[in-house]
Amino acid sequence: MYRTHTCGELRLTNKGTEVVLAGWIQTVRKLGTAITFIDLRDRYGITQLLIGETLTKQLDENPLGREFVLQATGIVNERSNKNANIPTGDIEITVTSFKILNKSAVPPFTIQDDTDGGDDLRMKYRYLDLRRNAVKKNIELRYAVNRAARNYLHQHNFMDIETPFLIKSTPEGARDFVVPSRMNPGQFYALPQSPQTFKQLLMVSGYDRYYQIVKCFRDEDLRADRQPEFTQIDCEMAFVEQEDILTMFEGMIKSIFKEVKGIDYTEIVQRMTWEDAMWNYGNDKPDIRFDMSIANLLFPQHTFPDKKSPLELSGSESPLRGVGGPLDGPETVLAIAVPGCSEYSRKQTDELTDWVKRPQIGMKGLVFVKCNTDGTYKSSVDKFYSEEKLKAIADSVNAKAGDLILILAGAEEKTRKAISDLRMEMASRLGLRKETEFKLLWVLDFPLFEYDEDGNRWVARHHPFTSPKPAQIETMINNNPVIDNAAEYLKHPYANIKANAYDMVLNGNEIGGGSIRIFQRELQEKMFAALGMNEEEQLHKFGFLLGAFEYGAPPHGGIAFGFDRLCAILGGSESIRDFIAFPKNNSGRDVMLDAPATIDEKQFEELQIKLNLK
RNA sequence: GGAUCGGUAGUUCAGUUGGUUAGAAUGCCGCCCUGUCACGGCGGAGGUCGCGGGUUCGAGUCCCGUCCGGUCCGCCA
Repeated sequence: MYRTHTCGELRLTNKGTEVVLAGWIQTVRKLGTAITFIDLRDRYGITQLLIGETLTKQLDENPLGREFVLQATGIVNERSNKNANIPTGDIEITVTSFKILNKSAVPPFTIQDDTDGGDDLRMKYRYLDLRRNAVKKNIELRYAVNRAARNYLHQHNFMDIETPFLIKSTPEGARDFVVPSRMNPGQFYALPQSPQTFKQLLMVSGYDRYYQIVKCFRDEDLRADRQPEFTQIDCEMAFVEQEDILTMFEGMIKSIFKEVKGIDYTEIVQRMTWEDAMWNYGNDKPDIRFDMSIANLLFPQHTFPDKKSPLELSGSESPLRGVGGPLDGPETVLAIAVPGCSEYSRKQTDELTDWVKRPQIGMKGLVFVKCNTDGTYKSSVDKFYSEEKLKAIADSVNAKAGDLILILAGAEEKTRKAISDLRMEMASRLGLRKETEFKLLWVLDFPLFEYDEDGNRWVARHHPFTSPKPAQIETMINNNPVIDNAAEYLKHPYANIKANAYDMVLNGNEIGGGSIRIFQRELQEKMFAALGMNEEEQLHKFGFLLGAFEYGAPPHGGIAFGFDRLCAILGGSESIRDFIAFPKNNSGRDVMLDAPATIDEKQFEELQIKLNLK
């Protein structure tokens, strides 16, 4: 027997008992020739070992080092000097004998909460990094989220059904990872970007509530919150409408909050249409922990022909029309009121201007209006605008005295993205994005189609299995999807078709998305056709699905949650890497394995593949 | 595909307008230390300044190229 207890469980109540512990040496503190303290660490905690005079002498011949694996036998005793910082701080083990189970080389970084190791080094020695408390608690949190999701779904009659990883490549959507087939030379499997079609087939098969916590693969460039292989909580239900899905999965997230964080999320989950999200927040995943909503100072807007500028002014009458410099003749003018920042110095506003001029944002400049606490206004465009006009702007942004209004102008999409980024940046600076506060939001009624200018065709905004709103099915079936050019696409009836699709947003992050699916062959064929697939291609790529729809496909819909991202947010982190045991770096490399790597010549021969590197 | 920041001791970093022998902290090694818990004290070792080229009397520092890493844009139905 290697141990009787773990390093985290012994307390004063165990006083006097003989125990055997095994673990890793965190630190050795040798005080003179007669006394040595060792902090012994395992998954459960740290326990102090006391080595007396006789054994301390033995250490001269067999010195102990950090990360040695040690087995120690001894008696639990009360400490004379207690350590209130650790749960086992009241006791120590007076060691009667010990055995080095394995030595350790000096680790390249310290295995501590505040490690001195950089990211690169930690990834290379990930097995050491995972020993650290800070990483361990993330991995534990991940397992807790996993358990909570499974418990909830199991209670609601969902079945975990595995779907294959070696499937067929489809050109829609993200780039596929491909796997050559030895037995079928010249042919390739693709790894699934999601189990989408399989879960729909399971609905046809009558497994009316399916889930899977499953790896998905996408061969696209990475970010702090994007990995080439990532995990989804993938769910599908038959005989449901959108409302059923929303209710079911609000329940799941609340249940996860409760089980993992102990949070009772009792408030009603807010809902917002995609159009309102874009109009008021500039993006489709608004962070609603704070307001700072966007005002459109100029009309018209291409994308929202029905919306009215708060100033109710046509383009030529806009107070910011005709201003020299960055605001001259802009396509759109957007503003936010930043609370309590009217006292910003010249240096601070200059710094903000530089911030929006960064290539990633790419704006030409920033106009600001300070709403002074005495009711006066001071702006960067004073020479063009009277106090009255500035007040009109302030009113339209709902600015209060003490606020700083920030205004961006330019091409519509770019400006909307920029003001959205600026809004988030200002919120971060003002501490309005508290990682301990959680706000859920459903974004609904996404457009079904987007126009792809490069391909001169429609693309599915969510995916090609998404159903349009029932009232718009006719519009879709009765109209020819052909468009001539980009200028025409906003006028095409397809541009107004809304999808039965929904995203769940948590603190400005899309944590889940799904839709009610198409389950009629005719409509699915129309959808494929709209995406530019002729009949032959449809049968080649999705014949199995179209065929399945002929045999009693039930109405169905589902949702998939980004498991890694959800864990990261619940753990209060921006990066998902620390919530994955063995993540890949920015270039998609596993620096520990040094993968990807070349393969043997023999393997190429078996696959009948020749490299043609450029 | 593009932008941007970084690469100096095992590690995390500093290094001035280009100028003596490239520093600090921590880790490591040695000696000392009987209640430490970020133990303490004294001493020591440890560097091809990512790599290649260029400018210069002289390059960690300036220029060009390249590799690696971080972040972002494009991309990610």
